Amino acid sequence: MGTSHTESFTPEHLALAELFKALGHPARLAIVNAIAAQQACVCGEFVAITGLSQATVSQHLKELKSAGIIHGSIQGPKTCYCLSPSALGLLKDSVAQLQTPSDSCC
Amino acid sequence: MGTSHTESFTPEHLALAELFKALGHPARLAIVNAIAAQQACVCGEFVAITGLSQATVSQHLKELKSAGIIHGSIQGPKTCYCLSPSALGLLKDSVAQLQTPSDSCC
DNA sequence: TCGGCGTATCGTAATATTGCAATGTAGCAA
DNA sequence: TTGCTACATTGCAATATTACGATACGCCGA
Repeated sequence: MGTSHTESFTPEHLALAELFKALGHPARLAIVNAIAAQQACVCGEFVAITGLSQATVSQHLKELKSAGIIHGSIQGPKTCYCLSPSALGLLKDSVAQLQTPSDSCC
Repeated sequence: MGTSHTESFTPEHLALAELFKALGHPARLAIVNAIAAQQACVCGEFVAITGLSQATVSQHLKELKSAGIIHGSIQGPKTCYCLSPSALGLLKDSVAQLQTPSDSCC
């Protein structure tokens, strides 16, 4: 992708963009929604929900984890994933900030 | 990217993922924040803010527009961009839905 | 200890994204 | 008309993402 240009932006924008990018894929959105709705918790269930292969789901889980949106705890042979309230709080705040305070110039 | 697999997901997840993906880049986040803060409105100002070339900024604006997050109105020689409240509302609702209703299984 | 189950990781192929220079298009002033 | 300003599009090249099969790893039960 050309040159990554990451040095031109504020750390806040970079961190926040990571969060948004992690949610910017329907499979990951489905995973996160399933966790939020308490419909699923472990990798095998996400495979059934998304219809993707286990390897792909595991990769998506890894991305969500590295973005800080979820964190997994190994419970015996399974790994249980749950949401990170702090990341969701950040997202919520930033979206709230975007709400147009008044009507803009156009 | 492998095969796109878009048929496996719900339309809501697909549409929402488009919104999140559009915000999942620091340059686009900076643009949207600048509009929200009423610091900038036209392409030339975004070029100054992001430090990217005019062509690249125009491309990012196009993506934000096609995602429905902003819409531009041509005003003489300039094009003024502003946020779409409906898209922001969608984002806000979906983020609110993700907030953990209670503590989960792990 | 040996399988088997559930996940994670590796390697690889197909495709998407990012960025910029060059060029095109549209409005306005002289 | 001519030239200028502001923006959009096109055409690459470099890089990132997505997906999957194959395989490795870790934890149990027999």
